[in-house]
Amino acid sequence: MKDILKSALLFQGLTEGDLNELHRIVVKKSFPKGEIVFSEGDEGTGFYLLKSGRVKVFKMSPAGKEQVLHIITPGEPFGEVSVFTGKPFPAYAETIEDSEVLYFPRDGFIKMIKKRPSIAMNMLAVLSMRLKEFVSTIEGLALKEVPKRLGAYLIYEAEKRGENSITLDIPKGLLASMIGTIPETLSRSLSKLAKMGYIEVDGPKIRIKDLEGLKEFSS
Amino acid sequence: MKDILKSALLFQGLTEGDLNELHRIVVKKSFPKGEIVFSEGDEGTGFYLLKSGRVKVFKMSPAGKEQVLHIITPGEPFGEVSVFTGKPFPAYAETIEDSEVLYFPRDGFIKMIKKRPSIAMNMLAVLSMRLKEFVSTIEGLALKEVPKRLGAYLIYEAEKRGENSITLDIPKGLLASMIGTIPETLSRSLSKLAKMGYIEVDGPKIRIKDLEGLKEFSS
DNA sequence: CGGAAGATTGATCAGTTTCAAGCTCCGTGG
DNA sequence: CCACGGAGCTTGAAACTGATCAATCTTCCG
Repeated sequence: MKDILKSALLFQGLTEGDLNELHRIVVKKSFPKGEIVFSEGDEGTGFYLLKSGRVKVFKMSPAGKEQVLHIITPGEPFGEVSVFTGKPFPAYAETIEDSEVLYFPRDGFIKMIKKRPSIAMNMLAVLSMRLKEFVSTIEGLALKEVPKRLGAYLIYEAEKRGENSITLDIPKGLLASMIGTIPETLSRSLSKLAKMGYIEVDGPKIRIKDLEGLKEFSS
Repeated sequence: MKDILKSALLFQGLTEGDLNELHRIVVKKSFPKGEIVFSEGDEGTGFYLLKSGRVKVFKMSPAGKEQVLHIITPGEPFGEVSVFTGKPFPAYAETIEDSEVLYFPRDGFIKMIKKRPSIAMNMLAVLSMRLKEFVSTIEGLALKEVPKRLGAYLIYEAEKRGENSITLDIPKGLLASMIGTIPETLSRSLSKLAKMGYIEVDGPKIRIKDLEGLKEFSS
């Protein structure tokens, strides 16, 4: 279990001894796929770090439509905002695979920060990156149509993986809710990008045929 | 000038000596109304704290439509994200009134944080609140129509001011871009809320006639 | 092999933007 | 002091984008 602490961005720069200390305040929990980790409005008495599996953090409309804010991958923290605002969780978190999470109770964690301020610096970096992502999300939702948002997402994923071919590791319905739309519209948008010659779609495999063109289109 | 440091959330809990030290690393700048403080893509070598006036932080689409992310009021920091990600500013900042800002160069500020970790804790609180706001913004854009977003905004403002009557201190066009729409649609939405009996509009003065009803409608 | 969940396609509809015109308010200059 | 002009705001009609509803197709496990 200490490997995940050691490899997490949040705890870079800590000594072996610090990690042991952290290890002592942590509670490990396991969730099967499809389980709620916390709900919007729940009191936030600590935060989580994903050890294995995957977790979606999302908002839900009264009508039941979901907007995914973030897909958490191993090593990433989630639910941290409540620790620092003292307010309830502002969104839902649900596993989309069998997952193991580490729970950090607020008090122990705050004490640890006081002792090792570099954790605070790391946390500031994590929150800042998240803010930057949210800014992109807001920009997309407010200023761009679905095909452009989809294009931007594909470019982002392709560059992250360093390939021009993406194999979706999430259902398309989830991708739809990540870019703020519904499966039908996503399907149509994929066809549209394909018809325009930017991509090639084969089930969950998407190949970018014209990266420059797609960038131009999605900007 | 020290009063603004003393009253800023970010620097709560510091001693007089600490504030003096901060004071030494700060550069004061003045901007007339309508001036760009920084642009998207600019290298972020530090961040700003608003001393007086008001600043809008926004994204712009290629077509020129703006999405306001935040209206900064005195005492609030802006442009902090770049300090912790090391990346360029992800948005524009422009004064909407004659303004005075304090500029904190990154290096000096980082040194100060190391010396007084409570600044880091305060900064974490600030960023967390901002994340929470962004989550609401994303939720609104993705999940709600304009009249509901407008309703939610009005409720938020009314509760912040502790009154059921709001006098807009920004042009309606700016409000439109804050809730992710354009002036025409905002105008129609105000009429709609008025016709439904939730509010009463008289120029820049908006009175909430039925708070409960509006809350219900906007949820 | 059968069935359920996910994905696609078509037709329709609602909400929002766009384009265009008119209105109101207010500061400026004659 | 009043008329002018411009910015901001409002209103109407048309065009567009995306959501909804419904049907069909595919996939892939049990």
